[in-house]
Amino acid sequence: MKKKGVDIRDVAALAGVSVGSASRVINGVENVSPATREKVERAIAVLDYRPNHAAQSLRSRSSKTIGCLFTDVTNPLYARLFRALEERLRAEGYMLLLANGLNDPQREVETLAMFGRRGMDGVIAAPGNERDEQVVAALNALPMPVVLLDRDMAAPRCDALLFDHAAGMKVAMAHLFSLGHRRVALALWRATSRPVRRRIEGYRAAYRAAHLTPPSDMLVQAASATSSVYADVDALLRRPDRPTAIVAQGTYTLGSTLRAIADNGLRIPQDISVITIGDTDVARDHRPAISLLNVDSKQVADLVAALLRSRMAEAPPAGRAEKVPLEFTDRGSVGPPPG
Amino acid sequence: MKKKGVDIRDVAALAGVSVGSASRVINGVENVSPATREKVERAIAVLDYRPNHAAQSLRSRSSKTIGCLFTDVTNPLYARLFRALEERLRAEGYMLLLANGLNDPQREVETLAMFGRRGMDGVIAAPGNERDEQVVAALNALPMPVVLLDRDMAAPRCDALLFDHAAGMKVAMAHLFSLGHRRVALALWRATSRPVRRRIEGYRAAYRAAHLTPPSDMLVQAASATSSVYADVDALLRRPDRPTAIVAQGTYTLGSTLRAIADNGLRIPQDISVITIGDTDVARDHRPAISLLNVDSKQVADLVAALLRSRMAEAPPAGRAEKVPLEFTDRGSVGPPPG
DNA sequence: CTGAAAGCGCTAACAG
DNA sequence: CTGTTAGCGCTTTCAG
Repeated sequence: MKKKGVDIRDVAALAGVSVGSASRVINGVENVSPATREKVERAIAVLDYRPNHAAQSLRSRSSKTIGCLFTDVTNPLYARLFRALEERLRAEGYMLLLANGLNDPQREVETLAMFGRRGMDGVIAAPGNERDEQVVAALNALPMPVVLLDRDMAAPRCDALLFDHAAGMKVAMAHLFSLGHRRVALALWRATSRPVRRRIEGYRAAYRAAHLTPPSDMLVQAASATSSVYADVDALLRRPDRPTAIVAQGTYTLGSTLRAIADNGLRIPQDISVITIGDTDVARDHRPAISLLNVDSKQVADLVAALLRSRMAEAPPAGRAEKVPLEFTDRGSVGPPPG
Repeated sequence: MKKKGVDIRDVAALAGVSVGSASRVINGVENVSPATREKVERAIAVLDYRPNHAAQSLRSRSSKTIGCLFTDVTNPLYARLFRALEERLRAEGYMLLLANGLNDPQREVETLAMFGRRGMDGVIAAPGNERDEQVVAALNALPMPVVLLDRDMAAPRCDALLFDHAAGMKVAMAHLFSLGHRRVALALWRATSRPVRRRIEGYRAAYRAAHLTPPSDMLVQAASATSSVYADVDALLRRPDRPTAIVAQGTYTLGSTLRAIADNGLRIPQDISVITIGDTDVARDHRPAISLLNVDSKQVADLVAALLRSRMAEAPPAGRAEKVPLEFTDRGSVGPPPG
């Protein structure tokens, strides 16, 4: 009695061909006569044969799997990126291993090592800390193509997909300036990560581009991604020369900013304009909905897939960096300054 | 020159033992002398040897991988569950393959088939449609342990972890009744999925338990998870016998409910009490924060892991079903009815 | 406790 | 175009 598995030899036997031929039709190789192909396909159907993936990987040295290391899927940005990446890569026959880094370098190092051992065909990573030496080393030690997501890291063997925060910020600021705003506040969290750094750069550059001096007292930084900026924004709003517009990133920063605005009796956009960064439920659900700056996940997925694919095909060129724009979407929370 | 891989034979050779012994220490098997163990460990360190996962899987018939099929990671509930599951299972050496079902049965069937072929050690699934025959068949065809997450499906070979929506709803309703509320509205989306069905059941049962007749005109159902219930809730609030409390599920339903309440000039909780289902940003960010009913992801992860583990160890008993409670958290959006 | 040997199921040369 | 034949790198009997 047949215990469990029907294997490729059973298929070949039933089809009356060699295992080599069976393998060829399974893998859709060209050089197969229609007759052979048909016989094998019939046998596969009759036996309900499913190839053993471990054996395929071992022999072909390709796992058809991509490893994803993100800071935290609970962050809507990563959840959406994951969904887009899955969509894109499953079309090419890949499945995705997902792991959360949770800003824990040791955990990230271990995860990357497992990706290595498990023979991922590619790795997509957004580690929490860009400067951690161990993480950088783990990344450089991976033998397969790696794409870094919006991180500036000293990993020459990796390609990178960078979000163009600075340019996006300049577009948003230019829009505000053109409406007449001069005092624009920026609220984000205190971090040294690329996204935050680049946004501050873009904010300052926008002022300079408009021949204005970047204000040094309109930058508010929360202690962490889940901290409030209520007190600081509130203080800003009580000043006689309060900002007429504010750019606030993420869920918690934006939430506390909106509360401070409401508590000061200010209306959006009549009294103050608001722009947020990233497509969050809080922004979409506010009335008026908050205008925003964000990347198109599908575009990100396409670019990441392209980077991975080209590395898998050719010999590794130098670590390339591709840029993806931040797009501005007006939803009605922006208007001219009051007065 | 050594092309690429250092394999277990290199390790055995350097250690001066047989590959069998090397394998034993790598797998932490008991019967190994300390001397042998040490020699092998040293060789592993010297050669920087990492076992080839595909070969291990092929030979040992265990991939140390769990497949997760969720409707959509973009839903914070699933994102949080995934994180908790990863946390729990990585401690036992597993990695997780994640796939979104997106309410597409064909996609779900394909994903489950791939999980089968890839020899997952276990599968955790929350398909979009509980009645789809193909999906049920695909689930029953899997040879490995499967845990269904909060789904009522005719899949006798699977275990299930069910969220006790009905009991949770009864607790919340009893709380409202005890404060004096009699007219409680329920806003959710139109769906035949288990969560929605059970919530409605619990809602009605709570009324009966309080010796009251469940009102038939206080149930509002959005067309989909991302539709608004604004108009219906607004109409309800304008009635002379408007509800004094409302239970609203999820991000969009809750968001539109809160807007309708605000637009009618009602204060929470003085004029109306609000309870939500599921821990969303919109609920946490509102002032007052909205009291809620939800499952503890860590508890879910522990129970799922236990179910999987017991199935992996013993011969499959009949498909078991474990229940996990919904917990009520008061955040200040509930009070006595007005008047 | 350890070594030798037999494959796990499949693909990739290589001859024909 | 097809069959034969080696292994991929590892775990697991089975003897000793």
